[in-house]
Amino acid sequence: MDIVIDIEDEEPLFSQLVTQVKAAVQGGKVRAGDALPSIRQLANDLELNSKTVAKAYRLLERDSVIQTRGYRGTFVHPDAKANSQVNLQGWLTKTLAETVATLRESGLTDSEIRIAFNQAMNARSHGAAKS
Amino acid sequence: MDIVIDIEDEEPLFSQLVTQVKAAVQGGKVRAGDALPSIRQLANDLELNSKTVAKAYRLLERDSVIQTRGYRGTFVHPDAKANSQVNLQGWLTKTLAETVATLRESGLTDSEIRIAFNQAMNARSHGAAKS
DNA sequence: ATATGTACCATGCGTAGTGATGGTACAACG
DNA sequence: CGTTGTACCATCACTACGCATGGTACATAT
Repeated sequence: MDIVIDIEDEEPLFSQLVTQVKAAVQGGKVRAGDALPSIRQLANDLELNSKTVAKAYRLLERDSVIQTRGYRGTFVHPDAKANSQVNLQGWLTKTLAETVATLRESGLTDSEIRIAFNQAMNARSHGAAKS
Repeated sequence: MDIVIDIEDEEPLFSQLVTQVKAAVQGGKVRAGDALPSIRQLANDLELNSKTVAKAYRLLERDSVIQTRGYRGTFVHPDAKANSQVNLQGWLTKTLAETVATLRESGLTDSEIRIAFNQAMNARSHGAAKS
């Protein structure tokens, strides 16, 4: 895995990392079960903050591209190749684009939509804390 | 129509105006066809900026609570009473709450959702500009 | 002339979110 | 002990947006 981070790039650093790991998986450069460098190790190599790398790893694990085995390190997920192609982001974009379009068509102002969106985001009400 | 604006109130000034006009309509204090004070007039009376009043009027007209007859002034819409009860805002809130809930359930981060939302808002692509 | 709604230009202030940085600490493995 | 992932604390710069303000100008009606 040759990961190259470009600070000049407008794409956020953690995002570049995510993208490149997924690319490495899809390109067959790393395979299921392969060990990945530790967070601190990679942070050191790339001259990044460990929190930045951790953020990338967190996202990669959420997408089931990698697997963190606690104290044993991080490995490529068994279904990494398939999962790295899942376009969660694409679905996100599409969903929101449609919703926004619908709202706009009703005559609602962008301001109003933004405010309501922020309210929806700040309103705790998902499956988090419950008895 | 006795409109009272409270600068201390956390509710935005233009919003207070909108609310109170709708209340006046629903309370029967003003009726269809009644003339409303001009933007500048009202701005002067309430010691508000004319742009602030104009903003309120713009929203009220969008909701078909009032009607601007160009140079002749502003009047209460024929269906003002009914239209002032339409809860566009409520629908907005509900729609976005549902959408956000769905997205969150998929594991998406609030950050990701916010970013995608902003992209959706900044992406011009509805039925607006066309040749 | 005066007043109407509206459009454009602009500013300031406050808030909030993102990205990235840093330090410290923990439990559990080798 | 050293390392693992992770969680908590914190800071800073940058950007974007909302609200409200101000000025100027326009075509059109009375």
